Amino acid sequence: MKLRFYLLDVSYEIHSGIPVILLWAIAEDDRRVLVLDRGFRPYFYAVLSEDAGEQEIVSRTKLLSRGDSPIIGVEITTRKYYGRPVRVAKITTVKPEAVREYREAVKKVKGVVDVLEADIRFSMRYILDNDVTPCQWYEAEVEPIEGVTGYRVSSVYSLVSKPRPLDRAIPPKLRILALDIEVYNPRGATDPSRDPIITVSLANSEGEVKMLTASDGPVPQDREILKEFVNYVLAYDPDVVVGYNSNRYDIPYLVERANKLGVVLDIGRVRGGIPRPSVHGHYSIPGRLHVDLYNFAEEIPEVKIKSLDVVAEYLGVMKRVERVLIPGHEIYRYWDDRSRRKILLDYARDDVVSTLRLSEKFLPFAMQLSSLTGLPLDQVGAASVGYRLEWYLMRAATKMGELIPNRVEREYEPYKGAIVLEPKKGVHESVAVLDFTSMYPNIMIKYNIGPDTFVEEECSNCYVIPGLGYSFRKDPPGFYKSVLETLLRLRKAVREEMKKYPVDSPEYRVLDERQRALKILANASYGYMGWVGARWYFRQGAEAVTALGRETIKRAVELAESLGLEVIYGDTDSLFVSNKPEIQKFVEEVMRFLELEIKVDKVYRRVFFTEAKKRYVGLTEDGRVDIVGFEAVRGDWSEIAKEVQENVARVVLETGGISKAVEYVKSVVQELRRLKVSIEKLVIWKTLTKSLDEYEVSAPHVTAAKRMISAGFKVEKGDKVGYVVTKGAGPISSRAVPYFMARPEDIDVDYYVKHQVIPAALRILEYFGVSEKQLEVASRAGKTLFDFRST
DNA sequence: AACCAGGCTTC
DNA sequence: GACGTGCCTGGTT
Repeated sequence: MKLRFYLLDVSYEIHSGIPVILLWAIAEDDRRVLVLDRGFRPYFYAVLSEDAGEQEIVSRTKLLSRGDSPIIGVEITTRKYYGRPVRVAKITTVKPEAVREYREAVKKVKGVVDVLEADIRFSMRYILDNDVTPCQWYEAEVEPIEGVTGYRVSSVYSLVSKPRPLDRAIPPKLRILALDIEVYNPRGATDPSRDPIITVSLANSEGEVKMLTASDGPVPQDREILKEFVNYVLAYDPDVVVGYNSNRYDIPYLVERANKLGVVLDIGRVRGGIPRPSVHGHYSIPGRLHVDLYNFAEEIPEVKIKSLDVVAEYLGVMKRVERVLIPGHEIYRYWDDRSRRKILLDYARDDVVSTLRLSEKFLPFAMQLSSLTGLPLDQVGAASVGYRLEWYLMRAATKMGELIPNRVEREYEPYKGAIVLEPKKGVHESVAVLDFTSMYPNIMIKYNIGPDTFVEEECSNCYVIPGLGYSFRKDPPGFYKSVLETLLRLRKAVREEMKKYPVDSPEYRVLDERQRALKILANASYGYMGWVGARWYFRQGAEAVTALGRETIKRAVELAESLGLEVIYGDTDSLFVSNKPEIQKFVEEVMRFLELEIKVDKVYRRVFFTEAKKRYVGLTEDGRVDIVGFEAVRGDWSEIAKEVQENVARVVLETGGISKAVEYVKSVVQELRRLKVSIEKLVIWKTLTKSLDEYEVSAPHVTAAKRMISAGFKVEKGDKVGYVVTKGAGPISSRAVPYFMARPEDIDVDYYVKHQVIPAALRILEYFGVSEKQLEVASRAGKTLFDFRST
């Protein structure tokens, strides 16, 4: 019979010594089904030397066969490796684990120069070879299998024909379950062997919210809610389980807590399927897709603090003022004080509802990324940008008959990057910002850059890279060029397709997420090539790309100037030029002479530069103030300093003068000296980029973090530490205190005046001749931030 | 003055 | 569970 299904995930099991591929899917009629493929076997390649005696290698390799996973095939064939044909032996066995052992033995066989593709997980091997990717519709010939137990699905089928992709964009309606736990934390950091769970909050995509709350006792009694949780999951049977930071917190905590209390956390679609640690720091739930939405929040640079409430507000999912917020370290108090328990539950409810709504924002993109890269939906978020692209490349290589290079440890070698032009300082009127579109991918295409096109000897039909002398042959197209052309062509096609649908239609949304995913993959290609951990690492290639980028910008500057356009600034692939009619001609000439596309991205009514690179403020045509690079947009400056700088920038851009700005800064300094500024505006946030004991210097945020630890809080690598500077003698680090542990009267106001507010303001005002003294002198009293804003 | 650390930039 | 380099700044040593 024919089955049409939407593929959710691919996994494998060993049944009576034989590997079976499990295709977890939703059938067209909405049943959750499992399709088994018993015909797939693990294999790897041995690359043969040119003079190898092929038949001898076959027989020697066969002799290595042993045990319950014999070598069942040694096939001599031809593949391409970095574009060149090579003879290989494809060695097939039975059990995926056996590949590792045979790999070592085969390496030693005479005539074998290399062993390839022996480090690819079996389920991914299936995805690569059969060109099936999760999050797509397929059609296949199947046969129902009766009497299969152990799987929580409507039907189990056996695959008869290879799945064929269907041209359907819209996924079926997934059952999504959001989960969030609150833990009793009187000692700050929580420990599953000690601290009970207060509530497991659940919200599903059918609109149901369920709060499983511990029963009363000296501490919360949570054994029953763990059982209820298991029952709930099994009854609702979600396809996707989402959480926020659930890879690092909720899921492992539930698992360990259940372990401790003797509850079996059997929540998978496989009977006995307990969540377990998987790749990329991800926790997997067998047969379901566990997606940690925090991974996607991490990719929003505009949001500095990635707490759930802030991210939910940023994405318009839940306003912070309309929800209950509790400081994390006080949760246990809301349990201890019975009258406040309801507040805690409301807080937990708001969290889990936000999480569910966030999934609506993130999952459509994640699904497109999954279907393009082949990484299952539950792993694609946890995988870094480099791995995502690498999976796409591995799929492309397999389709092209190209062997996948091994992951090897290499020494890091730095190389020169992009060029940043010296800005012309001062205020400029009417400036256009032009960007080369996808500059690096297009350079890689134009010059056919890659490891397989690199030519070391004398070469007549090559591109020679200025300044480096590297040569890349013009044809045939290399691996990167072919892949990038496909990516860009696909993206163009998707964008064309989008035009057929109304902007608010589901089709439009799906296609829009798809073109975004394609763009992200294309843009990652240069950085990937220069990454030492990449399978297709090629330093000379990355070096050539940046060299050509610098050359391109320089030539564009010459073109602009020859047309009478003043170039004010430029960085990597952008140019700031006077906004004049000649721009049209400039764009055409860049296209004609440089064969790359450049476009006007935006126009500033006014833009202001100091002598610093990578820093400017601009007034857009619709009256917004763009701040780039300055303290105002950085996460490691206090709110008060950022606010002052932003307002100063606005006044300077809007009025062209500074007198009002100076008055305003003075007023803020006075407010500060009188301690009329709330402590929240004084917090300085910094990230711990390594674990505390690895620091060799006593930076302020490090000492603040140590103070948190002694107070019983958990602070780890990657956490953001918020501190304030308090009064006293000695270096700042000795006076940095976690913001929630400081009293207002302890604040070192002078520090905030001299090292935050005034430097931030001067960064802009200094150019106009304002000095520190002018801002410090006490002026007429009473002018506040509020007064300023209302004028 | 040299260093370490962190953050933003190109997108 | 590492995509790149360039630039700027503060704080410590």
